[in-house]
Amino acid sequence: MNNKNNNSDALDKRQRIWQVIVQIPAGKVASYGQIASLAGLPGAARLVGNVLKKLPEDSRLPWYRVINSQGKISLPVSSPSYKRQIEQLNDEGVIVLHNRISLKKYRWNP
DNA sequence: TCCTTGACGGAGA
DNA sequence: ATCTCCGCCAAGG
Repeated sequence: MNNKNNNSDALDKRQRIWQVIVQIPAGKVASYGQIASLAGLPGAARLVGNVLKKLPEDSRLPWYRVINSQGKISLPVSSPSYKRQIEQLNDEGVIVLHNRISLKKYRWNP
């Protein structure tokens, strides 16, 4: 009973998170909290961040379409990935000015 | 097993 | 609009 430390459990959650992210259309963005909720894990926004952090460099998952609830990129400005995220978004027509993205225009509404 | 760390979020001040 | 302070949840030391 109440055996919580089941390993396959965490794997299942990771997979559900991937499954939601892969559905974000090009040219749209979603927040960490939004992804968590859609994955059936309300309140687990930080977990989404942890999962993305562990993605391999060559992953085809559109991780760059995930930003924070304030419409900003949650990556250190000094990190290589930060610049990459902006470039990828620009390629899809998402405008990023002063580290700000208009959720009004680009938020994914499934 | 306990403690700390995060690509978070939201309520206050 | 900014900044702090907590709550959340899993991972790693």
